[in-house]
Amino acid sequence: MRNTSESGRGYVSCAARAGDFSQRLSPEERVELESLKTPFNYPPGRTLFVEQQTPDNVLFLLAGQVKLSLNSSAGRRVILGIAYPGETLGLASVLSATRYDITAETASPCRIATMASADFLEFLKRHPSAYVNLARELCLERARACEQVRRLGLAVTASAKLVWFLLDQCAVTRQTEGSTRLFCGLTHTEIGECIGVSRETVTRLFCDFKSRELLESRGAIMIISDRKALEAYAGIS
Amino acid sequence: MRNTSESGRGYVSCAARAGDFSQRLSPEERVELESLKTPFNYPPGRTLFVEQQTPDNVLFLLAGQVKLSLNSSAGRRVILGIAYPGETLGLASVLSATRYDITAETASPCRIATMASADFLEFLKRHPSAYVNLARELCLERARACEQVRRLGLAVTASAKLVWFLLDQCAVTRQTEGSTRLFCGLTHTEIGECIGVSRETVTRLFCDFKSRELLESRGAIMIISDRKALEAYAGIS
DNA sequence: CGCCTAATTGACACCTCTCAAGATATGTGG
DNA sequence: CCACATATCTTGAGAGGTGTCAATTAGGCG
Repeated sequence: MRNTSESGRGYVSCAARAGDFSQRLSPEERVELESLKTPFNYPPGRTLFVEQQTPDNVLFLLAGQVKLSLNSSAGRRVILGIAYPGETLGLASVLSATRYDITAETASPCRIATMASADFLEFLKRHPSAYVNLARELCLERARACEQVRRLGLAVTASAKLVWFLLDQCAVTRQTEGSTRLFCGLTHTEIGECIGVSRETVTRLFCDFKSRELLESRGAIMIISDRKALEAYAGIS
Repeated sequence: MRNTSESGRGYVSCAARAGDFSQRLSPEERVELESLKTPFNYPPGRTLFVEQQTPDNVLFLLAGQVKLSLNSSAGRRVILGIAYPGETLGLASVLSATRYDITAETASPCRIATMASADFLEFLKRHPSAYVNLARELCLERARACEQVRRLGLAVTASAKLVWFLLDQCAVTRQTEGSTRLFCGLTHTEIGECIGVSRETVTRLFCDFKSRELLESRGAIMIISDRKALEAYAGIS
């Protein structure tokens, strides 16, 4: 029932999660774009930027995964999603010249290229063809936020939220004929923050699913033998 | 603590909620853009498009207000927000050639101009300067979704969500020195759908706020005499 | 081996939903 | 002006889900 990735690529395709910003650029433009970038390596758990901070750079995620989250001053947190290689971080804030409205933190060892906001905007002005990539990235950010609203707002119970989350993860990883296997490198705490539920509830639900043989887990790898059954149990139609 | 509109306009400003798509276009381009539009009038409560539908047109909201929502097949609904004149509806879906991931419905008598997706994309290709407007609209859509995630995910209790919602509404309407007055044309049902809470809970909270003299209401007009007190009562720091 | 983080499990309180009934508005037609 | 219909708001009672607190276990790493 939810919005799934379309097979037909459009003018600006959001389907490619790992969209490179240098797509559809001429070789000369790519060289120029690269010359403005400065690559860095980051360890896991490194904060790249936080909410309310003024954006100075555009970040290009070359390798690794970045956790995108919203934080309240009360210490509560919601994970918006995970950014993958090819994505651009903080684009919307740089573009609209507003402060960051999200927090970004490396979830694994990352390689990230930074580009000064001014340089980026200048490049954009000189090469409007890059706007296509920009629009794609913005569409991706928008879709991610919408999807999160869906998870948080449309799912009634905690089990529905968790199942929804797991099935979304399936889309990222691969699935075979009979059973679906997915890799989830997040802790229960992080999963809880993804779906707006406490850590303990996540644990309880996983145990519940396992005891009902709806889910198997071997470390970070989970196997869903019967998606339909899992959906039905969570009350997702 | 939350992201507020910045005073300094950026390259692509999201601050102007009523951003017209013909901004920064040459007079000739505006004429061409207008020639592709067909304006219509709609009564309140009219569905413009629904999730999973394939987008054929870009919609320009000229007058009135449009309710943007996410719906589950179980009948549950979350209101993402309200679109105001100047906004473009369904832009991201047209651009990425994916099905609509939201539902749009007129909340008041509306005047809306439609433009065939193909015409829009063609115009965009011929006039890349329009991409600036496009990026602004996408930023707005993204920010709206993020804000909703914040409301649904970061606010713990129902009262926090409601107060948060009310204070957001204040940003849209005006506020005087001492007391804040806001106009809310939504029913309790709709407010509940905005913040992910049942209709009855909204009623109860309003009664509670009134009895504690944190809120006054005269029909659709509400007056908040002491914002700080209201925030404190809801547990927002 | 000891430390630390993460996961597990239980008990209990409480918030919110659901269901149900009634009150209050607003609009329509006679 | 009244009777009626519809929509919205109000209020109560009960049940269930989930958060919080707390104690215990498991697993990773120096």
